[in-house]
Amino acid sequence: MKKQQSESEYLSQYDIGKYPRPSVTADIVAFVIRSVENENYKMDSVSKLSILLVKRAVHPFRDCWALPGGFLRPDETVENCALREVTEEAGITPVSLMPVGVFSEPGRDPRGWVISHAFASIISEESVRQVGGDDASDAEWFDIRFERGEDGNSCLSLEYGDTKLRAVLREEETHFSQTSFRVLESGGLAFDHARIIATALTALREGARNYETLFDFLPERFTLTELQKVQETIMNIQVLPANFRRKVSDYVVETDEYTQGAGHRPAKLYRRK
Amino acid sequence: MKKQQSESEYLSQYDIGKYPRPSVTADIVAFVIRSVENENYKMDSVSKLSILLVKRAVHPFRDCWALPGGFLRPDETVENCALREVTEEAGITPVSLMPVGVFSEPGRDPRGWVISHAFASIISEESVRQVGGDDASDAEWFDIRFERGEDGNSCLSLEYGDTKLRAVLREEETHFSQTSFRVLESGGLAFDHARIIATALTALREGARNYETLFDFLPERFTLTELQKVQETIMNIQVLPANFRRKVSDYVVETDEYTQGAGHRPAKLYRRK
DNA sequence: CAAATAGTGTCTCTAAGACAATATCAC
DNA sequence: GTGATATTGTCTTAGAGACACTATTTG
Repeated sequence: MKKQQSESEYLSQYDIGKYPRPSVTADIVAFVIRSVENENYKMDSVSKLSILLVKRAVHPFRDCWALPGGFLRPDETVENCALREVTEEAGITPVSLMPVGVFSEPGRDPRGWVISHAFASIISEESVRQVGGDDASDAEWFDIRFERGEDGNSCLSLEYGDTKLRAVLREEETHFSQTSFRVLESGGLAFDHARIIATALTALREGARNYETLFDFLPERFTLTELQKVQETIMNIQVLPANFRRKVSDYVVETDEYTQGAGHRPAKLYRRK
Repeated sequence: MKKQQSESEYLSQYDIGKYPRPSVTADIVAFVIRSVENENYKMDSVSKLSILLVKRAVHPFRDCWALPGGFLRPDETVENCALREVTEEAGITPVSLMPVGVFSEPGRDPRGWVISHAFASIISEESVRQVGGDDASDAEWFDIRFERGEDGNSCLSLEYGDTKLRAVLREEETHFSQTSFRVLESGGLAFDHARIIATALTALREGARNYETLFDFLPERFTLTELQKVQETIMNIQVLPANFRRKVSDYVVETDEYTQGAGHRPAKLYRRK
């Protein structure tokens, strides 16, 4: 009869390499809302939702655009890995991450067995402005649009200057209201990143309904109209200011500061509750 | 100057092993609702929420109870791996899986670098009954309770016969209404499985609010009272039947069948819409 | 004052919660 | 009939959406 091993004996002989292991990555969909200045000094600016994409310099998918991301290291969590990667690529450390999903389909990466952990991060416009022109990098902010077409497919449009990417996806209902997408045309995006972006934007929109994903787009103090415009930009809807103010009042605290010099009545500044 | 490689050349020389790789597992919190028969033939039975735990036969955490799970294989997704493992352990293939989270803290597994993908699965009582006494296995269904105490900590109680496990956790708020828990006492549960169970139950309860996670506990045809009792059991609340029926009516379709021989008025059977 | 945004008041309609009342079976 | 659950109706209240109206700034 075999002698019983102690735990330390067992662990010292344990070979964790006896099972095959995948490479593990974290990929980040970093969102920002940028305002486009208006010609009329009185009128408010228009806002656009953008995400960060990186042009791949190496195979596979060389010269395609991809999400920032990288391989997990042994001393970090997947969340830490995502933060590290977005800091390296964008020069900005986001305050928070939202898990989007795990993408582990065999064959999703031509290099081999790679499973990706996708996160959405929200970055305020002011922090992007501070970093400004990191021209050495080939990371760029793409305006993003995502709409369901009349044929039941959804179209994901990404635009930066003259570069236009256009992916087509099919929404597939899964259990538990997790919306999942299948890529029909990836439109110049690397790997399954069109699918990841669509999933991340869906999660962002879901979180915008209850105001959760709005505040990180703005500085600490903001006006209610700014907050409303964030929600409208993300969800691609219009709401009446009076109703928005009433509903959001539970989530904000007013300060005693006001905006200045806007050409119209000053607005009270609020903080998140 | 170095010659440009073609993609196939690049991939053939690519060594995916140059970065360290973790072991990857899927762990499953399999929920079932079991009814305890009543002495009075007229009165409805009481229901209890249970999860499947496996007694570990090997180090580490030998003789502790753990979630069913296992290592990811190269030809499957993490969802497939979870389905395969729960089928092996419980003899039941659940109809659906709900992603709960990724647990990748360094040091969470004494054997080495292991990151776990946790899923919740919902199993109907009838399919458990069909499998019945798989006595050879050391997998058992534990009644589960999870309540916030007066000191702000939450107590997770698991009970099977005379075996009682009792873990204490602290709820830590994170961004985006993702509730996260820290384990204060793991109460005989292996690894960080107390944390995973608490997270899974929180997700199950959240899904029970909008009826998403209710139907899989029941057979295809069910009464509205049965459905109501599922919600009450999961969320640990009481609701008025009239209001429950009104709200849930959007999610169900009535059939032309009725219950029989219950000692009181028969109930119409419904299907999920 | 004109233009533009900031902010308030209120009307209507819907949905949720509470609760009363009726229906129907097995015994 | 009795005891249990099934099912319907309605009262009240809270909240969402629509919209009219007032307030305040810069040029």
